[in-house]
Amino acid sequence: MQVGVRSVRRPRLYEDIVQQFHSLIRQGVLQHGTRLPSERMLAEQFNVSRSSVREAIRSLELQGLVVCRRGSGTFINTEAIESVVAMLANTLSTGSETLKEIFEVRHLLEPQIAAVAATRADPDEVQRMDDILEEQQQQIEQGETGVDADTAFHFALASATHNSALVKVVSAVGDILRLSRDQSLQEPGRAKRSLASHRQILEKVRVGDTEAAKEAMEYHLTSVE
Amino acid sequence: MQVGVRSVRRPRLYEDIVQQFHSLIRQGVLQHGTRLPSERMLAEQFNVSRSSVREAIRSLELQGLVVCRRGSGTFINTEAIESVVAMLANTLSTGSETLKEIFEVRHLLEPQIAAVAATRADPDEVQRMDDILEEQQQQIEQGETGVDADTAFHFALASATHNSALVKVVSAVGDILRLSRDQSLQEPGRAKRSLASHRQILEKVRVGDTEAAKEAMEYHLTSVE
DNA sequence: GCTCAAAAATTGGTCTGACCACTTGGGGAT
DNA sequence: ATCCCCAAGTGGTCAGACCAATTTTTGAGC
Repeated sequence: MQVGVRSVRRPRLYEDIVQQFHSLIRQGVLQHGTRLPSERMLAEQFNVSRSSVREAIRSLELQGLVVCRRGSGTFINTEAIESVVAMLANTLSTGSETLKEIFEVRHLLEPQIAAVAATRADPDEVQRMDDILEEQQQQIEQGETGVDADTAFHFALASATHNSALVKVVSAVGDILRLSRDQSLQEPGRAKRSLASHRQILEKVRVGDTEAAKEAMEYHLTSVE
Repeated sequence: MQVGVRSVRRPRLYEDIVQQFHSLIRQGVLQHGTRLPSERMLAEQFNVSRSSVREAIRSLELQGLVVCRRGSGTFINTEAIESVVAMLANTLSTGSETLKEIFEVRHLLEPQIAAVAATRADPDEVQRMDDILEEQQQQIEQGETGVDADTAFHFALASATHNSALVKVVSAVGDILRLSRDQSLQEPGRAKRSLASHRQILEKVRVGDTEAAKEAMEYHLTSVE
């Protein structure tokens, strides 16, 4: 809890620049795909050295808000879920968390998510999940584990809550579990059973039965655990 | 879902350096508080320019693994929960999430956490929460909002699950809500009601009643919302 | 006019060396 | 022994250069 003396702090140029970009992105001035001026231009505009601009861009890149392409330019990337997830996953896995712990987080969250999704999912989203399960079935019939479709299903379900913060947390947790999920699905019968319980969950979501959706997800998680 | 062509990717010097530090930290070679060699030294050792070393350090700092002090040095910081939280909070709040969305995450998670805590909290942790609530009472009697004790209680409850991944997620979410929590607690009567429902939660945790703990937390969140 | 390959311009990535602001620690004056 | 001051060392910033990848322009050949 540190009785922090955070009075004066450290004022660093690049942090200020990062803040300005944050604002511009939030205001929608900088939209997805927009190309930033070159580092040399930015240095001139902000009246700082190119080094400081680069540190700011590095920071934005680590946060997934921009992507850099050598020889091409730096581009705004607000569809940053991937990188946010990668970063969270990185910091989580740097710690001492066991897979068991992370799975527990999922076990606490996802049934609730299924319940919320059951109340909010619109027909398009249900259709999307239908497609995903169809794909999962095809993958399984071809002898694959269908892990991608498996991941996609949980992601789509989180999206159906219409809560982007929720999507991010779920993505981060799910990303860490991807490897173990693949292993788990390789055991004979597992992949099919996973698909079956996915179908159950989706049916409950389709008819808007929150309690049943929650229970179906709990059963699903327990059975693949 | 991007059909990413992540084949060749971009090989950047600083990323390699970051990876090396990650390994050293994970292996325990670099422990909390250790001072790194100066940037000039590191540049020589890694046989790269100081710029690249700085970008690596910037990356580590953003991940909360080191702290930089001008004139003093750069230090390993594995007790990085604070900074991990700060970073997650930053990336979450950069997005379009409304407070409402983030509160919803909390609403889904914390009752479950209370339930788990009820099964796992040991006497020391219960005592710790007792102390926190005592402090909250004193703060309220002195006319303060007691927001710090409020935050500390939820943090301690998450800790009592003995699941560090859970603690991190809760911390991140709670950190974002700190401001709004302070406002909320300033309304007359709110602070006292919050304390009262905290006491209820703790009592259920103390006796190990999972269902009642969950319901008490749900009631608490609804009442302060 | 059109195609397409070579060349030029542009951009991010890296390097070098310099100066500034701040912290630390030791040596000299008291 | 105490205190003060300054020199050395550190991170923060700057300027200018070259490299490597990419894009754009150019121009030769058809």
